[in-house]
Amino acid sequence: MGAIARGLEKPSACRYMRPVMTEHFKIRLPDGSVREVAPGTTPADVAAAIGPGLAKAAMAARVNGEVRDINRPLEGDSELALITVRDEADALELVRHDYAHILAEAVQNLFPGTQITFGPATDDGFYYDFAPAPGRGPFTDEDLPAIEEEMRRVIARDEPLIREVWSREDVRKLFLEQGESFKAEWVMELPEHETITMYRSGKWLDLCRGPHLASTGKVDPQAFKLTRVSGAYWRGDQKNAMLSRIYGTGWLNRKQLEAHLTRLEEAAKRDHRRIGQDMDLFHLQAEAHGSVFWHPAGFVVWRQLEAYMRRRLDAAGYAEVKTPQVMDARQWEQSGHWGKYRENMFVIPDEVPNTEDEGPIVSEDAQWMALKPMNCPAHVLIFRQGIKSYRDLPIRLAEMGVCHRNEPHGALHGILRVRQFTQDDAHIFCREDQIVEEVRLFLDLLDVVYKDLGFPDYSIKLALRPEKRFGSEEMWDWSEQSLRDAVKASGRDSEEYGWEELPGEGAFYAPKLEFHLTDAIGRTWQVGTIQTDTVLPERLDASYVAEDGQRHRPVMLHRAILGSFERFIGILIEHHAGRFPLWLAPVQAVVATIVSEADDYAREVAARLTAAGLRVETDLRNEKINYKVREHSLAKVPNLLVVGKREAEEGNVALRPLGEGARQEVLGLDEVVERLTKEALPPDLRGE
RNA sequence: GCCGCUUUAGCUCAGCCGGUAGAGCACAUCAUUCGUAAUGAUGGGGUCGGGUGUUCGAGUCACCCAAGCGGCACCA
Repeated sequence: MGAIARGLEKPSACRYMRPVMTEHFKIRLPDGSVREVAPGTTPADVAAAIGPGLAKAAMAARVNGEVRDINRPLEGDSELALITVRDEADALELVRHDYAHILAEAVQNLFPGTQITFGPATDDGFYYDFAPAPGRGPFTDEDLPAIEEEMRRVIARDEPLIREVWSREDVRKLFLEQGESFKAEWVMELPEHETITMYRSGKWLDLCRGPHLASTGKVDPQAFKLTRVSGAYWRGDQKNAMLSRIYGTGWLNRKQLEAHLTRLEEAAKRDHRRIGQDMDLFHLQAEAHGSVFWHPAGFVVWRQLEAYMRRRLDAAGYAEVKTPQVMDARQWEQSGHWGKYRENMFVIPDEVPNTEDEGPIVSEDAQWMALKPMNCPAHVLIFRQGIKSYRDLPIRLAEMGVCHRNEPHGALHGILRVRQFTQDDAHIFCREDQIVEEVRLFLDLLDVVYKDLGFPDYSIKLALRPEKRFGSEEMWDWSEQSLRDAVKASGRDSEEYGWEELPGEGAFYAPKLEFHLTDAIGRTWQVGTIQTDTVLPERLDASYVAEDGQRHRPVMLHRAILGSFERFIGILIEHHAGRFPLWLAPVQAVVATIVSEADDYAREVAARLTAAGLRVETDLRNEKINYKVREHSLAKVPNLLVVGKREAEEGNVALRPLGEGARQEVLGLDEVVERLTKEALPPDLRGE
């Protein structure tokens, strides 16, 4: 978009298609009132007729449900609602789109020869993708201040943003003349029936569907900030050219922008990588990049979580198994993973290298083995041992399975996306008529687990068949419907659960339900999943004997609740900002002394708590109590037990829970032991 | 994998135009026994991610590699 229309100051296309009509239109407003207006009337005119305040405040209009420019004439009888800053979602979308437009204009002003492509609004702002001018590399952070400045100049010029209807050919011609090959390519691919519009601000033109505010000066020059640059593929496809993307955050006013920047800072403080280091939970290093070194404190959290999951799975009728880490590559060929994911598998030769030989370590006829990237085939192999009757089903095989996937390096991210991870995996082998019930049982289990772990809010999505897939259309119709039915049967196909279907997002062998958690600061994380798979049982020849005495294929439900322990613990860290609930906390209490005379008593307190099963440390250092309080507070220890001379003499403990607003209480030792022991119970063991 | 950036003491970071490294915290030692978010003094510690090159001389310039960060693409 955004070519400067040299020699095309007066486009041949008329600006608006004004219907030839003399009769007045009926305009119905949100309050139910109806106004009659003459043809050519714009929403801005209507706003002005209602009152000067509204005329000033109106940013755009919702006409028959569609958001349109405030100055675009009404075309017939309409439902009209004027959009002001009070309609925050619409208003933000509009200003962000304007910021993107202004960004593109500013970049072309500063860097002639830069091609423009796309620039939409995002959740917190906007971006625009550019193809840098020949001979100039991608944009860098250092370019941003100058671009911001130019954007403010564009805003200050306050050029009207004028919508013009163009013909496809004229647009293409113009962009080709301007050397805008991306835009020229794009306009030819817009749907046949679509009205093609250009937006003009001064001399600058951009192919854009709109809508926009009335002029570039309608956005707040102090309410945006360019945040970063990045590469992005043209039209999101790896095979295409890499464009240079500039991101910004944009708001209605400066206050909102500042609040947003503060939120970002707060979110950064929760970063699991930072907290992981501060709390000495784990570390990562280049020698095993993408794999986690769990430190003692971090592994306490892991063990608590794992023990909790085991209890829940045991109670839900799962049988836990453990399967090989390395299997013959032929097994992965048969499952279909070799063909699709070989590049991302860790492959090793099944022969002992001859170290005395200087030649190649792996001979040409070596057999190949691979580290398991997933547990499913191994579980099918367990299922296949012995003959299974329909009476045995469902069989639920669970495994805390350690998997390896050689992920693209750019995908790795702290402990949230790693190359070695441990799934809370399970496969349910069942008959077709058991699916709905099994999925329902799973949904109930998952619901309890998420609530126990502090995530009462989660949403459910159904990922439908992808482009590249195994199995017949009938199979996909059937398995998608089975998941749909199951969610419906559980009553969770509602807005409360953010229920929606995602075309093309399924796995190559099965559709999947996805479960997305919402964390303490509103971010969402996909963790759990359940998939209805008939492909793998077929490929790996799993069968059971049915009532008719014949062999039948079981359906295999792949399911996970946490996804992986690594990722889930990362999410827990960010969700709680490191302040784990007591049952998960690495150290549950520190006994800190005020004077060394209390040392013996502090040891006694710690011993009592340890004997009661709590994770306790003592701090007998010769430091001021202020220092100790500060240090253990920063270390996010949930309970500080302060003992001085007084407590030692009276057999009491000053209990100081972590967190502002929490008051200190002086209690008897027995009472402290009893209270903390009770509070430290995992959620499934509380007799509530 | 792609684009950009980063990589200096355990941690966070400073080192301008190339002349053989500096702060705060942490750590150690000593003094202090002080009632709820940092007691003081002294001291030890790095050859600057790895490699190659340019140069009389490189943390500082160039190139290659690796990892990390922000995105894109990917995510069985």
